[in-house]
Amino acid sequence: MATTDHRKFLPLTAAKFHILVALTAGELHGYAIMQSVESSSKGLVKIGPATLYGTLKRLVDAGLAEEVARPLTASEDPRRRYYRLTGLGGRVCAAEADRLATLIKFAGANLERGLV
Amino acid sequence: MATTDHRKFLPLTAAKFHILVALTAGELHGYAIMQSVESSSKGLVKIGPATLYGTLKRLVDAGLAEEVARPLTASEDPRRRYYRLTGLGGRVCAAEADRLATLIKFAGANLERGLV
DNA sequence: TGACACTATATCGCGACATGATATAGATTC
DNA sequence: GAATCTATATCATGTCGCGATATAGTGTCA
Repeated sequence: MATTDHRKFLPLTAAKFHILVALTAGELHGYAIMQSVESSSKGLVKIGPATLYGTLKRLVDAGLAEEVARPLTASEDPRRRYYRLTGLGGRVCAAEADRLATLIKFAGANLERGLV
Repeated sequence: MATTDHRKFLPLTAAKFHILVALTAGELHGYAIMQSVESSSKGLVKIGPATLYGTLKRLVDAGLAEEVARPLTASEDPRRRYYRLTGLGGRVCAAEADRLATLIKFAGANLERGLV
């Protein structure tokens, strides 16, 4: 494989991971990402505009996400800019999810038999 | 309940979460935390001294971890300073693990039927 | 019709944070 | 006696998140 080693991107910051996870659902525009993060976390995590657009730019620069050229349909807000995961972005997201799953399992086993 | 709302600590930064998770295994000294993080992540995540002691201090200041007064046994390195989770620290750690588990499940379902 | 909320993107500036480098120092290994 | 390991600590730098603010069109409701 000549693919970039996705491990060097780990661990992801909370904002980066949230945005990548939101994009696993498909192509989304910025505002929809904000809503997705807020609703899928049941209001626990809110990403404001500065975090969203700043982080989104960093993800694009890093090659984890990319803007999608979209033919505008009449009904759609023309301001919208859509983004999607790149192949690398998908692999990084999956690797981070794996990494966290291992960590959670470790913590869960310890917390069960003991403190909490 | 008069307990502090643990949700306001979320989301945790990667370094904080790693250290808290390491401490779910019991009382540990700083150097052991470094080793625990490195070995439990299979070398993927390494926490250097600046990150460790800086973050540890922040965790203690926030009331999520505390230093343990330890009677020194003869065989033990007297430089060691031991830390453990506070009750609040345990709840925050569990809440963060829960939050991430939900996120991972969401991402996993999407990534399965699609890209990767 | 004027005030308010929602959609949508964008940037400034501050503070919090992670981290590489460096320092100290005793113990152990080769 | 040089290197490596154990163990803690701090400085300096740069990244990052995020509140606040701006712009602007659309919708709501009294």
